[in-house]
Amino acid sequence: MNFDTIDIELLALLQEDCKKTTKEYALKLGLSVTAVYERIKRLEKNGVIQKYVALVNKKEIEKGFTALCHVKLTQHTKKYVSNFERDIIKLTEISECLHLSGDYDYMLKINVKDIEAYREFIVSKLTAINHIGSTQSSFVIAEVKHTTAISI
Amino acid sequence: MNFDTIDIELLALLQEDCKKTTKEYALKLGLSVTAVYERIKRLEKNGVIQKYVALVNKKEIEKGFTALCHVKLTQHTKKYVSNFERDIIKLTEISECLHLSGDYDYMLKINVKDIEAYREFIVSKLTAINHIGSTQSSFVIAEVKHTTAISI
DNA sequence: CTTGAAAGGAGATATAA
DNA sequence: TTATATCTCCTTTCAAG
Repeated sequence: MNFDTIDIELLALLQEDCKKTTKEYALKLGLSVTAVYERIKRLEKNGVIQKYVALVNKKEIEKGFTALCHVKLTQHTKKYVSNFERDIIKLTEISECLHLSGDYDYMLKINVKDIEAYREFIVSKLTAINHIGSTQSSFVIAEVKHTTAISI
Repeated sequence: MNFDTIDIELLALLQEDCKKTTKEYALKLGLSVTAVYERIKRLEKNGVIQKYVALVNKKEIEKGFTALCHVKLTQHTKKYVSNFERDIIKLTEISECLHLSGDYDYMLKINVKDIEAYREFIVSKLTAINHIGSTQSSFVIAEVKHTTAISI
């Protein structure tokens, strides 16, 4: 799909706040309501906009402690890899699992209440998964920048 | 703020799709429209819900290549740290910058078109920032799991 | 692309139970 | 606390320029 500068501006607005009225977007973009409406529908239809979600403040729901955990597998056969990935997806504490190039196989992002909860997670949930060779954790001291918006 | 099980269900629904009508949430939760409406407003007012955003498909906007980059600073004086963070925030390719415990000072997540664009970013933008001691990049081979929803 | 119109629906508040 | 009613505004579609 091709984007003109208005599409790009519109995507930036929607990534910042998707609950404004079409009228408000139209005003900011200098277009009519209908035009903006059609553009949004087009972006949705083409899969450029995947979904609309509420973002929740982690601290308010007692998930203010974030850790990154690098994981190496013992083997890299297809079976081991897919079993590991299947199990990881089920763990609700994990918001992100990236398969990486380089020294480590996977990087997990884990959201829990505090460091005790993290220890409990590692001991009773993560290391219960088969074929994990080693893990190495880092703790997030500060989120300097964290945005779901991707600028074109 | 305290949550009952309905709040928790509601937050899960809103984190999955925030564009449904209050009526639909009410139906799923077995409550009246007014009750759900009041709960949502309460969650917003208390800062539990931070914002509502559109999530964009990275591949569709030519930002399908994701890299993680560990950064060490040469020094850790307050001035160096805050200058570094100020500069990082300005770079639109960076969607995330975490200050970490452990071997590395920072982890950056970078979204660009492809590996050539990544090289260009590193050479001309990232290393242009002062007081960076070393960087080490890993490339994302697959996003096994990636969710903005945090389950309570 | 724009404007205007029209139907139906949802948001928001007030009121009753 | 819930449910109901009401009014206003928004969404969505259409037609015509």
